[in-house]
Amino acid sequence: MSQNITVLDVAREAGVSASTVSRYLTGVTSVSKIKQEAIARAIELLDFTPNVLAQSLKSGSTKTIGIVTQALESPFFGEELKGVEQAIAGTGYALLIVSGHWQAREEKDHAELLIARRVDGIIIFTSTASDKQIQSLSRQVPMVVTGRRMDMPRAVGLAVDNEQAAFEATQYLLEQGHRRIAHISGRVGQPDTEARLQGYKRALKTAGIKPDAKLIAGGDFSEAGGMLAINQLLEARGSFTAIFAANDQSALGARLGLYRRGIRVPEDLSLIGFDDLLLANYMLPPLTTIRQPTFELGKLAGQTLLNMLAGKTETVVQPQFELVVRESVRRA
Amino acid sequence: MSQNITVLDVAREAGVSASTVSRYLTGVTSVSKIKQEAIARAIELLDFTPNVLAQSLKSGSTKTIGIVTQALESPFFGEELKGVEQAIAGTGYALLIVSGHWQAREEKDHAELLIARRVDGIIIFTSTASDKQIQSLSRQVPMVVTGRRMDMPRAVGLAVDNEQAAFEATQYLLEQGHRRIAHISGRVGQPDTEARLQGYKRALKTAGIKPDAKLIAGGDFSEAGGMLAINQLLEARGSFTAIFAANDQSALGARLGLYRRGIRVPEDLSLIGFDDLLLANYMLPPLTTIRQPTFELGKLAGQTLLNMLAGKTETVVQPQFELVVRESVRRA
DNA sequence: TCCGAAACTGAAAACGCTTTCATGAAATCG
DNA sequence: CGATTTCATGAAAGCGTTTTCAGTTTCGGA
Repeated sequence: MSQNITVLDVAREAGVSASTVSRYLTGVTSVSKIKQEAIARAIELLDFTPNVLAQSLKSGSTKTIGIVTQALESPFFGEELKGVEQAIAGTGYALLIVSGHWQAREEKDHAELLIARRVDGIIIFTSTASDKQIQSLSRQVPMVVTGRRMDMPRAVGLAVDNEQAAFEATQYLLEQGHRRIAHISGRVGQPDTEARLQGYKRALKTAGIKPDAKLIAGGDFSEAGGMLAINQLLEARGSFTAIFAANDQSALGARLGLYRRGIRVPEDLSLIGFDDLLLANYMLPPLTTIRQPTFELGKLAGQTLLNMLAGKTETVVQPQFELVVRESVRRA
Repeated sequence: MSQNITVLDVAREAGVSASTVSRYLTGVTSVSKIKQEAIARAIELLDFTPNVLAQSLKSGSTKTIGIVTQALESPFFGEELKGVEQAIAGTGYALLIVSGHWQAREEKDHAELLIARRVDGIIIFTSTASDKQIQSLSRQVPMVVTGRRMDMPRAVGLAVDNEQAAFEATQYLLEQGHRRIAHISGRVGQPDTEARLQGYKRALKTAGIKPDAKLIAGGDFSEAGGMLAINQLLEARGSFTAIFAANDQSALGARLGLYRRGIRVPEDLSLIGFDDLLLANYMLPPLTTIRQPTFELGKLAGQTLLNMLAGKTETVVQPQFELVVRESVRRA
């Protein structure tokens, strides 16, 4: 374990001053050929790496982006994370990642922790905070949030049009002749949960069908929640021929609940999800779902933040959803 | 956007010296009641947060743990990540996360990037590097790797006994009367892939069965790989009544491949996985598998590293696997 | 041959904190 | 009551960089 070697050691070894070494490193001013070589040799010899902390202290920028996710183990957020990772690849930025565990309080505390660590910007996946709170945080550091739309100088929100997407999912079921359509909703209080519920209702109303409270079960975006919702739905004894689940994970849970009761998909019941996780492809049968470009969403979030940090003010493009027809829906 | 307020501003406001403010913050020496209050008031008034960079520069410790995962979107690594997160919760440490994308080269580069950022320690999930390389890195910073076993002062490896686990998985199939058992292997070159393959073979040999190359298909721990492996297995025209997949994700892919061909599980074919991901529970039918305590593995990795950083040298306890019987295996 | 511009360089200050070091005041002790 | 600890504090040094500032050379042009 060599002690820390500094720019001063290099300078001594190369027979120049520390300033010159620094200039060599940053490349901001020209350094004579002969000294360049001496410095390069010294760096090589001493195996010197500049201390990023000192650099950051001086420059004020840590080249670090803070990420607040809600669940580190979630395949959905994982995909978003991967998108951000790709966006920042090769830029010298790194990711400091924390989880809010779907708790507004924890999300806020952890975001502030990121700020205390002087991250250059923050991305929040599906924030549980209000627009106001996000705006308030954005006074300290530029922010990007996913799962809702928003467009302010220092705080932008990126999301598909959840309401419209849910509308089209429900409408697709209606087009297939379903009239009694149940909904497994998302985590209560989240804007996207609410938007999807509204889209579902609007589609029904547009088709002249009155939404039935017995056909709406509370979920929480999790597999277990989806399974519980099936119980709730069946116990309420409202008959239905199709289910629109607020996300694929709920759909997966629901699928098991149905399997347990011997209800076949799609022969007895049609099922449609939301997100298009990788696993939607591997469900039995493969799940028809609304594709949310999750990876691209993360990538877009990363790029948008990078732009903000670079002072570029390009207009944000919002991601688009898409219906992916597989095999879990059948004509009624 | 207030300019940076420093300990000196606080000192001025409170009518004390910067040293005293620092002492108040660190609590290392006693400060008189009266000044404590004055400082507290000043901090409140100015909304002061100490600059972590300056602290780190001084102390040499960043209170940051670097994590190298192989795939940010993986449910397996996600669960491990969650474990680490829990282990460090409340300790003041934060996580700098990078991905090696299963590339030895990239893993090494990114690990060095973490070192350059002066992380206090590194955890690698399922490292693609050799023991030697890990040992070499550990000279610069304490390391914990998962997915293999290892016990050195500054580098410890944490894993279930993969060979024995695979042995028992295969043996379970044998006990159920299966004689022709196929194997979908993991990513080539990984130590755990190799260990699981060896355990599979040993179980067969112990039962007096000669391993058959036609019954071993190459996978890569992914869903797509599992599906491809099914094609490979069926095209090789070796008959078999059960499959041992190197992980649950492969099993999920295999399950879809079988579904496509109208092969029922477990009626026509038994299937056993490895890991016990959440989704194993939600497969149709729920998957019998070897449970690897993934979350605990991450947690253990976090705790072990924390111990190393604190200079405690407790003997490492290795995690244990367990057979979880669900519904994907039937007597032959 | 002289002059201003350009190229190159070192000393020193600054980033914001912690930690000796030194010192005066207060508390303890025989 | 005088001598010794202990307590509380400020000044200053230091963590490892980058960035003025202030030259010194070097060079092209007149």
